Amino acid sequence: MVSEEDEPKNCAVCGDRATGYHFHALTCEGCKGFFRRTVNKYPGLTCPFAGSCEVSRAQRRHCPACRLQKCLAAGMRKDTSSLSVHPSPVFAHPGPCAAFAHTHCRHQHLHGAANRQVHQ
Amino acid sequence: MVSEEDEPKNCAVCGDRATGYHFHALTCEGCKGFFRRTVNKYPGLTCPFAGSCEVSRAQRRHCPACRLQKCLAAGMRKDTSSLSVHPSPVFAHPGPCAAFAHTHCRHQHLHGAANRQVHQ
DNA sequence: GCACGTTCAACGTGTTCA
DNA sequence: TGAACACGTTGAACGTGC
Repeated sequence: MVSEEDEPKNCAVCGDRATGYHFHALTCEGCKGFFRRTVNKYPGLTCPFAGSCEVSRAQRRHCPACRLQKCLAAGMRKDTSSLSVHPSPVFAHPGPCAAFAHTHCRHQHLHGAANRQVHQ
Repeated sequence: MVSEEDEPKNCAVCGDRATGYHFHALTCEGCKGFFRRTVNKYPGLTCPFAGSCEVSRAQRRHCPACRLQKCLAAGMRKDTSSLSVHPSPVFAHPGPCAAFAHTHCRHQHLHGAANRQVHQ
């Protein structure tokens, strides 16, 4: 039987293997990272061609504009609809604290990671 | 068909479906967990904006400060009178940064990413 | 049975490296 | 550019006490 694991696990943007829901869309790691970087840096990106470039696994690098377009078309969005842009979702202190923790912290990191099948 | 609309089963904080009374207010699971975590960890949380952020089901994650504010406004509180199970909560609330900084340790590269059984 | 605390997978974000 | 890692919050499921 064709199990459910390979069927609905395709990236909504390029068709690559999706790793989960990122920014409200089922996407791969590549499109997740691309969207995160691009949507802030180049919101007004325009396609030098017809604006209908193919966005497949192999072609996705060729036209960032159309890729971003398809990301948005797939429903990807930063969750900042009504509020102005939050620099960080939590305490708005992305700088010193994170840096400090990163440099000086040794976390035990004892995640049990038991098999717990939850439906979400 | 159950008349769900007549039942006032909405979270007093975010309007999501409430699961019962938690900390003296009718709230959802999310706000219950949020309040329990936050009221101990970051009692001095402040909103980086005007302090009047929307706290709805969709927006509740964006501003913990305003969410906590609304939790308190809804009447949520830790009842330490009869449930003083905690030996000593160790507050001192010097700010969220110190909470991380006082860990003061060294980074350790552990492969925390175990095989996670994604079942979705 | 309800309320509380705990657990942990899912997810967002920053960083690093090839 | 993208895979992997690090670290945090979130919230549903779960166990427990009253």
